[in-house]
Amino acid sequence: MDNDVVRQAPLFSALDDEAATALRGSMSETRLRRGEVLFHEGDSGDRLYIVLDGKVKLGRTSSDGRENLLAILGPGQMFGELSLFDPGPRSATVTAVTDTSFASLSHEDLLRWLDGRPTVARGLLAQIAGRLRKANDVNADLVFSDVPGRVAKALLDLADRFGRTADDGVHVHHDLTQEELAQLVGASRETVNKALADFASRGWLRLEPRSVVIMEVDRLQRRAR
Amino acid sequence: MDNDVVRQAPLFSALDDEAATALRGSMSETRLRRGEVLFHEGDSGDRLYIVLDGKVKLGRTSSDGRENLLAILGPGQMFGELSLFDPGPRSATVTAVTDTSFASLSHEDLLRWLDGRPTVARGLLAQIAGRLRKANDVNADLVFSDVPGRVAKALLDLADRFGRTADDGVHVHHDLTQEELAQLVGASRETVNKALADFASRGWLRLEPRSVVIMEVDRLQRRAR
DNA sequence: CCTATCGAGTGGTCTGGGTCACATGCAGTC
DNA sequence: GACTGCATGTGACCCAGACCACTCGATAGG
Repeated sequence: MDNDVVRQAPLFSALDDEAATALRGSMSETRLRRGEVLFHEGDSGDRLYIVLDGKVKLGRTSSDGRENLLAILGPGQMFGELSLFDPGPRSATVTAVTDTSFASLSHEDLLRWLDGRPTVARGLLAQIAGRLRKANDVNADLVFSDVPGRVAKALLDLADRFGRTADDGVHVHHDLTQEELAQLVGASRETVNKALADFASRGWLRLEPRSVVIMEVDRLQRRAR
Repeated sequence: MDNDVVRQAPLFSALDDEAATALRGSMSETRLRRGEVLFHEGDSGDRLYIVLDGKVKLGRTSSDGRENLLAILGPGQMFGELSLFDPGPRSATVTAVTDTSFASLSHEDLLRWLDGRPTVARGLLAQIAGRLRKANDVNADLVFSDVPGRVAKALLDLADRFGRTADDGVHVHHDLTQEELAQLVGASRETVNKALADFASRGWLRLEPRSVVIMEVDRLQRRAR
């Protein structure tokens, strides 16, 4: 298993070598191919996962069948914590957006682990608190921003986490269809498409299949706020 | 200080008498009158608060001055955890909705406290995880539900936490103006007013100043989903 | 190579709900 | 009691964005 990526997870960044080795022992590895589902909303389960490689989407389905995405997670990010500490069924469906591999840890192992290591426990708290803060931000955006603004913000967030800067701009291979991007910002596919087309026509970015090249980051930033 | 209410907070429910007494020693008490602000979004601060009596609103202001409310909190509920674990300025403004009293604890004291008590740490985690889950639910509602639906859901939530069942229905003294209720569900005051008027005309509830009497809970529930 | 399928791109229509503009109904306070 | 604000009702108007109906490529099976 890729020890480095586990260490890179904010949660475990403070581990010394001994601890990292011990941790690796109790973790197991899983792989999924694009489109496969790790678990469904409503399933029971109490494993914590860390993305080693690839990308996943966390999604929910409303009673009438429409979907929305809570987050896109990449290497080093974890999920599944909700069912750990707020006992209950899984609150979202996790689907691989690209071929993906995970490390996972059972609730039990994690708790045993946490006991002697207050630093890690604090890290976990920080992680979840950060997520909560972000969820609150998304709420505010849904109320205050229009669709183009939310699209701009989503692109900048993806660029931050998955972007590679080149001389012609920031290349962001988000691996999402426009449909998925629309679900992420809470809008229809058509409206998102039009927003993207508008940005492209202004020369702020270039559209490529499942990726974009952002050429004018500051313009997008201004549009996002 | 009101020891019972502190104990009643989910966070500290598992404390034995010795621990509760020790805790009380490091907590201090604050009072606010309706409309007064405890702290503003952007302030620095690292105290954790627990509402002893009364109600507060957690709100944010967008760049163009409009407001939205993240939550209404009553006795036994805590806030301020975000700035504790995700270091940074306060992410919301806290305002008293009624005359309110709080117990508070400094970051330092809390951490010292947590160290020897993994149970409490786990409780804290559970608390924040629950909040995160709720924030995600709100997100989904903003995307999928219409305003009347969100109003219905908000009323049911308030009824759950502040309602008193009488023979003519559930009396909910939410203490909110319709303006505040509107900010809570992310809609305009006028639209919320019309939704309420509609519910009232159907006989589902009765409107009273700063409170409602819900007469047909199940109708509202159906409208909320 | 020929279809099916799926993603992307675009115009046209319709509506939920925001904004504006009022009216009414109250507390306080002078 | 008259005057000033704040909270609450309600209609008229308008627009962002959902929904619908297509077209056009690209990829994939047969």
